[in-house]
Amino acid sequence: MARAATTADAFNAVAEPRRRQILDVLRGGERPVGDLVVETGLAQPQVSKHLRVLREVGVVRVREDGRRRLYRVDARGLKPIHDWVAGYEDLWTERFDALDDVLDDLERDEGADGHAE
Amino acid sequence: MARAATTADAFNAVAEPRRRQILDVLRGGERPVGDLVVETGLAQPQVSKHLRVLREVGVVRVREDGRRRLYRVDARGLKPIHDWVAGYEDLWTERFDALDDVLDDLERDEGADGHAE
DNA sequence: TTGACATATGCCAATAAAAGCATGTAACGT
DNA sequence: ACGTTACATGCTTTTATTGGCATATGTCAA
Repeated sequence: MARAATTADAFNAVAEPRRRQILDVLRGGERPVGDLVVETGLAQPQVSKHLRVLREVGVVRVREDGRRRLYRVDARGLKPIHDWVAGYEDLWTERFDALDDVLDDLERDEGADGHAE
Repeated sequence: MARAATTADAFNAVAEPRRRQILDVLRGGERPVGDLVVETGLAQPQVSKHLRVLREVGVVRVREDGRRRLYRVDARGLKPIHDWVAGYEDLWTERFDALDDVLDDLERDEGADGHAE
């Protein structure tokens, strides 16, 4: 089977760098599609499609303004992600780093097995 | 072009529900692959492949223990995600909710355009 | 050394995501 | 009414990802 549908949840929606790019622009406040096209350098149809995905998972909202559509972030849609990573916060906030260093040594003998293929 | 590579960054790695599932098990501490197979109900090769992706983006570490390989979470790999969402925290932590409600009304007239297609 | 156990990899088929480009739809100006 | 602006949608092609299954690699035990 192929990958899970992009529109499934916020995790997938945000996995796309361009969508994060769009969201980062929208952090500055409500913007029409045209602005997003200019600021991201993407083609207009692609921006619209990405916005659709973001809308379907609930991380952005639209508002009609004449012939323009003003998009804005709805951070509530990002909360699932926030909550999920928050569950791992203590694993780096606390003193697990000391243990990490020890384990790094043991792991060291794996040679070129690391994370950079 | 197709989608960005899964192994590109933590965002993509974590977009896969099964990989989140694996990570959630690993939150309980170091575990050999066999345990993960049992606890996730996935096939062993798939678990190994997912672990490889997670390793390559740096969210898990391996340690050799005889013929087993003990995996554990390296939360530092999740930090980029944490930091990114944190940038949107104020958008739901503060009193933007009031504004949201107002905008919800304006948006209402879009009819069946919402995020649930 | 031979075989069982633990894990990683390779290959295949199926799926769908994303870009590109054309086109549809709706609102504004004149 | 007409053309233009603003945005969304449809279709096609390319490419990556995923599961399934077989198999390679490495380790332990007898």
